[in-house]
Amino acid sequence: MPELPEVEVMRRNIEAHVLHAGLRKVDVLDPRLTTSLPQNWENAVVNNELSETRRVGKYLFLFFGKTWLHLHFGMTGSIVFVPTNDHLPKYSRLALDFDNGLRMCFTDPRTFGKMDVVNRVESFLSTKKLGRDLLDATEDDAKKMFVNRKISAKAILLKQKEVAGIGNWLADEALFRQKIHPATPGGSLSERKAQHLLDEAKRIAVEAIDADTHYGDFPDHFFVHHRKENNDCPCGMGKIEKVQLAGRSTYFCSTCQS
DNA sequence: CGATCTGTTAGTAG
DNA sequence: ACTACTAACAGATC
Repeated sequence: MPELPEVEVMRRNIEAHVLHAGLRKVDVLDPRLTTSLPQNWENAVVNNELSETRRVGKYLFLFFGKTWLHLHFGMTGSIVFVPTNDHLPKYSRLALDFDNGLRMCFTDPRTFGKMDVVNRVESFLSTKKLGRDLLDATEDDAKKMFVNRKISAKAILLKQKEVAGIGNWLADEALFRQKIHPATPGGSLSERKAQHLLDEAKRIAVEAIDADTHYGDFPDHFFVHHRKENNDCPCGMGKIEKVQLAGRSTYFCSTCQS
């Protein structure tokens, strides 16, 4: 489910299927998705071609000539392509019909996903106060986000206002690989350690994208393969423990991570 | 049946 | 004004 790597893979998949295709028809299948949109918002996108896509953190933007369609996938949102007259996939909330015979469906069983139309991506990002995308994060970002902070390193990694795109499994993965206990207060990490941590998160994101975010295809060294309570840690010395941090289940090995 | 889940945000308290 | 924590959103899965 959608953290930065998953959203990036969806973005690439969308480009592969419908970049420069014309949008012919919009079907809103779950009206809750569009309650806060302007009246007749469809007119701003229909009969235009999808000319550009962007992703910042977990947010996806599709440009239809006049305006951007913004999608956020929540916990269970996804994009599925089917032939235009095929059955809709289960949990479809929105369907976009393109003139190349493909229908792009936004599926979302838990319905935490969101959609909006925006004129400028930059103003959307500043309203949200979203941090820089993880893949573009700098050493300076790493220094600033952890320094003088009392909250846990895990909580800081999850803050989209610091760096955008890290979710629960990616945060656990980076902390495990850098041997940092997830509850470590951000401010007690050295500048160097903070930079290594953010750099690790970036590398993980790239590796996950390269594997098309199919977890089974992730390299063996990925912590995600062991990320379950009471599993043996690959270090051979400890068991994986589970705690709640920042309201999220957090898995780690207290032997490796201190 | 009850607990859990890879996200965000309104509300609350400090 | 900012920081940090919680509940809520909803349904499949174990």
